[in-house]
Amino acid sequence: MNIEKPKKGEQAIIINSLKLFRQQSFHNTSMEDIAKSCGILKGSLYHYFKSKEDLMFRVISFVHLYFKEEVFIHAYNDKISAKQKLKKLCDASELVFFDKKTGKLYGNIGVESALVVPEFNPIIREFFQDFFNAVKHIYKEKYGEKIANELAERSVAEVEGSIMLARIFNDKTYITNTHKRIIARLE
Amino acid sequence: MNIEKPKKGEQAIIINSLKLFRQQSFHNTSMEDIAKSCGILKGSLYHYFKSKEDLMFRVISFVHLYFKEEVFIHAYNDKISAKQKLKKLCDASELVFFDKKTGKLYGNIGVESALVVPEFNPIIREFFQDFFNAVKHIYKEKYGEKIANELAERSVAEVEGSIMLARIFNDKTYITNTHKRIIARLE
Amino acid sequence: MNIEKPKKGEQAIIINSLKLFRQQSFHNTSMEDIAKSCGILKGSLYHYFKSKEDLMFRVISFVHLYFKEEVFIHAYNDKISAKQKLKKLCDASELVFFDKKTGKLYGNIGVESALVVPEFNPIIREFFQDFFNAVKHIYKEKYGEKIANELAERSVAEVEGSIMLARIFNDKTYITNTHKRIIARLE
Amino acid sequence: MNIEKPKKGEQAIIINSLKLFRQQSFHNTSMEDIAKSCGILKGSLYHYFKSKEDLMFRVISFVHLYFKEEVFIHAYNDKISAKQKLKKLCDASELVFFDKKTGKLYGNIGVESALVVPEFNPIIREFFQDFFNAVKHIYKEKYGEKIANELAERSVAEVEGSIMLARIFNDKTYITNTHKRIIARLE
DNA sequence: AATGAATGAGAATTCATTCAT
DNA sequence: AATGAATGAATTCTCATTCAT
Repeated sequence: MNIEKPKKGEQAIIINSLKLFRQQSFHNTSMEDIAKSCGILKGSLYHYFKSKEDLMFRVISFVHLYFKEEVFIHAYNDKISAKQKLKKLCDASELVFFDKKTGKLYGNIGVESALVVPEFNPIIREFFQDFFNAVKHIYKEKYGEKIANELAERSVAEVEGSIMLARIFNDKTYITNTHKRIIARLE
Repeated sequence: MNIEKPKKGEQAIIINSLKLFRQQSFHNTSMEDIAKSCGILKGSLYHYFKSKEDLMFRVISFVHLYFKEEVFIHAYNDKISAKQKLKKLCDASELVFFDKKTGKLYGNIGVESALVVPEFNPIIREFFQDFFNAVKHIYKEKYGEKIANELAERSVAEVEGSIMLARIFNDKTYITNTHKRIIARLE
Repeated sequence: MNIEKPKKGEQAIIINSLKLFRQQSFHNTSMEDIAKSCGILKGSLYHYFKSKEDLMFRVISFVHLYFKEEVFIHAYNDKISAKQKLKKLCDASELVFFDKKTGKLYGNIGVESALVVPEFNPIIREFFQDFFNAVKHIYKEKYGEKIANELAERSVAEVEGSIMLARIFNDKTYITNTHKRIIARLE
Repeated sequence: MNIEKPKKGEQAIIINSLKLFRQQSFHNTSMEDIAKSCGILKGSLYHYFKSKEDLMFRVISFVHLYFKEEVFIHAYNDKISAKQKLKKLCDASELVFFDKKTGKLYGNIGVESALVVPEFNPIIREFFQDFFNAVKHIYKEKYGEKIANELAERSVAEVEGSIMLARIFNDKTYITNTHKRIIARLE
């Protein structure tokens, strides 16, 4: 799994890169763009990351870690009901894809990058594995192994599809509607 | 809507480009690659298309037209049952994303490009509108307007999400399972 | 062996590169330098050569071809004596390493590059094989197989060593003295 | 002449650099490579050497000193015969160019660098002067001034040429054969 | 002495596009 | 319609060097 917390100087670069990658995608963001947004020079980036791809790996890992600690974690909070768990998970997730300040909708850079750079496939699979496990864990409170499994798979697909549609139609209700539906499956 | 059938010389280029874009994505396919695969020179491409983006538009339009004529059309075939319609629609769709000869899984280049090149957004919206309309039309045989609407939205999201997962996990059962589920909604 | 004559547009680039590589060595000559000396832009070089290394290969091949046609060839001219052959071979060779106009001494770029870029090793071996064969062919007029072989090996080593010393001491007499000696071996 | 023994901390850097320069050449060895091989940081190198070139100077000086103390010195050992002197000199020299442990053949980094970085010319001339003097000193036991002079020049050229050929053909017999020959000149 | 972050100049390479022929 | 040479701007990456701490 190997998800380390980024060190001090790197952190700033990773966060700035994340912003740019989300706004402009991997291919449309140059190392120069990133350097500029960090207030350093292009060459200095290579002090921390050995290549643009390496940097992207760290960015995806960072997002993964964030999801583990801030989103998926709600699935394992045994003090609340299954429905509350899923609700919290969805709410936390919405915070990521919808920027309340700017009103902008962001995509799942991990997915979008993996579709275009096959090297990112393995790392994004881990993300989905964790996502799937969290959702399944919640459904298992109400359903048996098999149904929970199927519901989780279906929910993950639906959520990802709706993030895509939300981006394309610039309409976040695709996501919120989907979230409502997958929560309703616990009733 | 403005979907024209590509003319003779263009057609070959569009089809070759489609292949390459699906295998390597828009950004990883150069005009040189395309020219080579057509047996012509880079410069000659500009005889037919005024830019790489223009070419991509034509490719997406071509795919859109194909879906209209070969996939979505099944929704409007009044000689068969709703279930049969959806079944045929899904089967035809699977042919596109799964290459039986090579065993390779392809993505929806329209979507994947739109996520990365915002200019492609409007054209890909039209595609989804048609997709959504076809599915909704089928569900309306069994459900009322509102439910059909919701089911269609949900189904489109789920299908797109599962295409993504299928690509990332290189496992086409994500798609076939989803297809089974959305067909089952007619029972 | 695969030594082709360079085509029209390439030829100019190859010859200009040869000049620069000889004056400044492979590593100290940039693609920009080469482009400038050809009156074209850096990027245009890649129309003809897929990399700097590829260009260097063509340059070494060009030199190899030159040596075959203008230097080693004298060894196989059956109308003159062995001594005359070797004399002509040496004279032709001196023309390459000593630029009468500028008074400059050049090295064997093939050798110098091969010592620094291992990829050039195979091609420079071919050069030496031809050099060795030519010299041996001459010595065989006077000596038996074994002696001719040994004399050729020794002569090639001595010539190359003296080219090096000539460069380092900027004194072409190292080369001319060596040439005299290897010719004297035919007396 | 100015050949000082390197001080404590420097010594380690010089020796590590020597290894790298021999394996990868001057241009293909970065200050980072050197620092890493010494277990220190790039910046720290500048504590000892004011530039990469300066470091290379020290490396060449170090090699020069080694040759004086361990190789050329045999020429002046008056307790053994001329032939034994040359034999010892050659044997000691072979130890440098042929690494018995790894089986690798190394070049004369001084020469190879001088061919590519003219600034190293003066220092490498000193090396050759000493080499030449040692060989000449030996030949003078058997020959007069003039012949000894010529034989020494020839021998040095032949040795250097054969080191080159040995490197290019990865065959140390070029060197050993040459050594045999120059020793035989004392018979 | 040593660190490690940053510099800044420059390198090779890519690529969509243009255009005279 | 097609060629093929050339453009020019951008991009990733390298690396010797500096310097505050």
